[in-house]
Amino acid sequence: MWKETVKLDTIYDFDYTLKRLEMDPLINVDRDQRRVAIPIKSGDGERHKVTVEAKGSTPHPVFEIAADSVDYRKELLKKMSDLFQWEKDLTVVSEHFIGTNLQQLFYAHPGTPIVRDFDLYFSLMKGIIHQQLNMKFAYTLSTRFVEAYGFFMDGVWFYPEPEDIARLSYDDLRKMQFSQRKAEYVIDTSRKIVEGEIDLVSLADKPDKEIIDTLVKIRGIGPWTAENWLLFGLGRDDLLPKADIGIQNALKFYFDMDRKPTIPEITNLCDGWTPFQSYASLTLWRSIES
DNA sequence: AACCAGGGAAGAT
DNA sequence: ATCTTCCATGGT
Repeated sequence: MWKETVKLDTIYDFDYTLKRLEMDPLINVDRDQRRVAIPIKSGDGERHKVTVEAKGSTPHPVFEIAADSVDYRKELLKKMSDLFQWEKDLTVVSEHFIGTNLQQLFYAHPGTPIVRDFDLYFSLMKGIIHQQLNMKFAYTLSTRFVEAYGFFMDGVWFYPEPEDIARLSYDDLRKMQFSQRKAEYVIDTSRKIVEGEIDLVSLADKPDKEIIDTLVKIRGIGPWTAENWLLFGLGRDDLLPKADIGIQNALKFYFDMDRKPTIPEITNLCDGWTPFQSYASLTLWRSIES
């Protein structure tokens, strides 16, 4: 068992982060203790549970990270830093939006970080499974999927492996109320990953546009899912999913419109948000969460 | 009971 | 290339 303390130089709203992570019933969050337990695989394939607990007060928390095996200390610390994006300076992000039409939004919700999904495959499957579904039912499906084919260890759920999903029949997923289409998308994409036709790890090094062009060719992955993977899977800074219903509703509310904005209207509204559009997206989503 | 949901494919211009 | 229509399933 080891522990390490990390102190940030940036504002960082960890309590909101916990609230967001808590939306996923499979993530082990304790909001009172201000702690989350993360399932993570090291490079050699070993599974670990890493806990992250906030000690200092928001907006400048101090984190205490802990896990069992000392051998993996350095690797797991780096993974946590990558997932939670502790090296990104959110003060710079907030300052970028001063003078833009989102100034008030960022005043209202400062220090909203990008927190990456814990695993690249998880992130892509979650995107497909959640397409066009309300959040509640989306997480119901995700939960059934993970509880059936994932791995539970020491209080945390590890996401299913693509190899395990590639073996399934469409009916296996239909039984848990996946639509036929969604079952095909999830299983076929997993098979392509297993066969090496898609390599998420090597894709992760490419520029945004190239990744989108590659992913969109896969049946079941459209622009929304590709952008979602860039934002939550890779933690890229400059994504604004204009077709996302949540973004549209948030813009409608924030700009006091009587209807949702069209995509060309959003293109006008987002002038000046680059290179931090992802933070605009996250903060917009956040603004309409209860 | 109709409309919505953190879309996408397939078909029609 | 861009626009419609259909798909599927639960939530409000």
